[in-house]
Amino acid sequence: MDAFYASVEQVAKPSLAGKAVIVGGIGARGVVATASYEARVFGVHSAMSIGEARRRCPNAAFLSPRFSLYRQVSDTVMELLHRLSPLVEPLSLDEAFVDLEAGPHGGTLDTARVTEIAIRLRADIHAATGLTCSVGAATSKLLAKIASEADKPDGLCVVAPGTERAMLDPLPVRALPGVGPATGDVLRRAGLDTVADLAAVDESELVRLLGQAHGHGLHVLAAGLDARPVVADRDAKSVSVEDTFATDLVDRERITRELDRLSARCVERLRAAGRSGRTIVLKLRRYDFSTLTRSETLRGPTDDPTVVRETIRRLAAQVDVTGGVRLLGVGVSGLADFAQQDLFGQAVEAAAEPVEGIDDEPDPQEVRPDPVLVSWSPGQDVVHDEFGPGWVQGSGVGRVTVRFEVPGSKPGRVRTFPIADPALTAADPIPLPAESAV
DNA sequence: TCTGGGGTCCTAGGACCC
DNA sequence: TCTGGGGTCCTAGGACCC
Repeated sequence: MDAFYASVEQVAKPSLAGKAVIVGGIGARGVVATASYEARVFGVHSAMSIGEARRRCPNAAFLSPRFSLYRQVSDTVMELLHRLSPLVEPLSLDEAFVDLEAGPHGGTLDTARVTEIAIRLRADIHAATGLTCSVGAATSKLLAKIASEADKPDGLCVVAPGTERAMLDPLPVRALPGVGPATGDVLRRAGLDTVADLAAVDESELVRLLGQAHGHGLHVLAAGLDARPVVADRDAKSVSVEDTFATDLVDRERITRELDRLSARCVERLRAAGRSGRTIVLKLRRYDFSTLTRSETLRGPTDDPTVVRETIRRLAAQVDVTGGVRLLGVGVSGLADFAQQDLFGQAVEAAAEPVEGIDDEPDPQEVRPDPVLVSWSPGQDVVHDEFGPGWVQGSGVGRVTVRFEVPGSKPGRVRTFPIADPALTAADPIPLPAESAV
């Protein structure tokens, strides 16, 4: 999907169509998750700090992400992909591989047929969501992925069999998945700039530069020999949650309290997935951005909130937090299916049971992390008793500004209210309008 | 207004076992 | 009494991806 989060917001909020939209963490330490193409013109891109994005594009709409809505839209798109093949491998909410050979069009695929299928798919996705996407089709995952990026946004690129080398050769090494900043530097220093350069060098040379696995993997990819299968329904191998705090935490008690909350959230997610895990991981980032993890592997898998919380407390007691802590995280890995560990009946019961320590949290005001002390976040859905549904455009100095529009409506009007106006309440996202039944 | 959050995979050293 | 050769598991860190 093209600029997925930002594009969803543009469709959901009619006044933002064609405008610069930046979705990300709107706190002191936020970064850009997605910038619309209108904002990218100003040099705004993913992972940039929100402060820098504001300097570059001050007139953009800055919005907090609404993941529940993105998940809904993602489900709609993935459902359309499943009509093409049972073998769909999602990489994230907005990207997936589809093995067309395994689907109903399997036996009949030539370049023309694949092009037709891709055109239909793009039209169906647009009709169902109002969004554009970029499709790449080829004889391997590597080439399909590269093709999907070749023509962005709103692109379609089908790599005819036999033309793979011509497509790959001129690309910079950084275009290959798995070649990031560090690997890119190593290769550049070795005089290897393009995929053709990589393909021309001995495998032993790449292994010497990058280690066994990476060296071998890149040698194979650069040669265009990618036989990796599309794998559907991969089980998650870990579950984790983390928070970056608006200001560094210095107080041990506060750190413990936040870790208790994170432990409870992590277990909640673990249980919702019907899983349990053996290894409990504490993550901590200090004031100077140095990051460490401490882990402990239990005798058997657990999804017990008390066990996770006490393990995390034990691990935290061993680390020096002098100078302050900007991020805390809690993770569980070494996952097992809960049902394999316990009787089926117990698993069902446990999944339905609310996680201990959530319901009886004291004073919700007090346990909130400071990033959300603002009661209204930009982009948030609200309903006003008199003016109906809308979204928060901004809030500050005791006031909140709301634009009253919904998906499919005309661009709406703006009104400002006192921040605690009782007529104004938070609401759930309204689904995107489907143009027609698909 | 320096640097999010959720993941995956790999490496390397030490413990431990046969 | 001067030192094997596997193998697996655990821990910590780092690169990378979206």
